[in-house]
Amino acid sequence: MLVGMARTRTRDEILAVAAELFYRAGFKGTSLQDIAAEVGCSKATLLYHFDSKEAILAALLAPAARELAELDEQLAGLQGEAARAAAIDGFVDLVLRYRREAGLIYHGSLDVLLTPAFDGVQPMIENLCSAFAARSTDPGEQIAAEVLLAGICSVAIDRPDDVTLRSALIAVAKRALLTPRSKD
Amino acid sequence: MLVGMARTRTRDEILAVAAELFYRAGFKGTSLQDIAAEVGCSKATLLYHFDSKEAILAALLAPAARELAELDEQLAGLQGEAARAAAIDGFVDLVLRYRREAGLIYHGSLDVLLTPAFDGVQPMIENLCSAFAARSTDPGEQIAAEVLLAGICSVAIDRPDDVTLRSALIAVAKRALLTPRSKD
DNA sequence: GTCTATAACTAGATAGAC
DNA sequence: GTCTATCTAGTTATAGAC
Repeated sequence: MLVGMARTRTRDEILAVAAELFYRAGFKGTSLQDIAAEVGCSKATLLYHFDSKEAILAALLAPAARELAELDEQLAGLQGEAARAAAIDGFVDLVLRYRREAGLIYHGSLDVLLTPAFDGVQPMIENLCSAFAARSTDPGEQIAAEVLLAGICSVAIDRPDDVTLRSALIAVAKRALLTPRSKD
Repeated sequence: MLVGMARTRTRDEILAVAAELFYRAGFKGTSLQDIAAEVGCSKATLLYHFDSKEAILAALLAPAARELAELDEQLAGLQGEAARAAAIDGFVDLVLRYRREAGLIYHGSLDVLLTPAFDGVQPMIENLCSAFAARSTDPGEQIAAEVLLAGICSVAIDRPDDVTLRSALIAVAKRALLTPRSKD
């Protein structure tokens, strides 16, 4: 088995190095030479494993995009506060599992969003935003949702402490979004 | 007067176009040719008005950095909740006045932060973060501060509605940060 | 103050040896 | 599967005419 699908260690290391460099310097700000130097191989080797520089980015983002799609599907059936609560928990988990990828989207330049691997990601983010806003059409709610969505993405990186970070992110999101209207 | 300091209209237009393109495509993702084409001049003209591409970025960010420094100084004398409240109001105002510049910092790649115009900006942001956290050393408070700081920057762009946006940003920040402990 | 032309360099990608 | 060498096109920046 695995014939024709064999994952070489080199290929995996290219992806790991590229993830780090794309995050730190941006996609356009990272050259194939930079990646090759860090991996310890030649540019030609990179292009043996991947069709192009963009293909490296696409392969890098694919798993995160796939899981985002799964979350999005789960949220599609939920309404109001149920959608919001599930979105917060699910998104924080997702971002903590794909920190560099999340950073690439929100911290990286917009060119990253134009890559083929990101076809259909923009609408998924909008759906997520809708869930964060508990399906409300109030501008204040929608702006709050965007602030939290972007803020969570930006902060999740360079913070090693997973347990504290996870609960703190969920806490601030719920404080900001779950307004105390239970007394109404 | 103004001899030797005359600001040409061309120079100003270069800055305006560069601000837009650097934000949309990133600093590394924007070439001098892109800027020249949009301005309607040659690359050489750009480099007559500015020493280098980096100098364009530096000139672009200077006013925002100067105002950030002013805000930072005002906050330096404040403690606790007073620092927090002043930081939220001041920062939202600042970001709304310098939308593209704020987007460049938080949405652009990290390389932007290494430009000479940004010497000393990182510590100012940390001070701002400290004020957002009401000088608390609690990790939860600090994480919340970072989330709001980054979220506000990310959201401020592409939203034309200033009045609604301003009050909504301040509202979500206060909801997330000013925890209802006034009853303690 | 703006231009054309070009220098000096780096980018992504290909060819072909091993 | 990895390499060196190379190609083409793009980059920043300079030189010098107007």
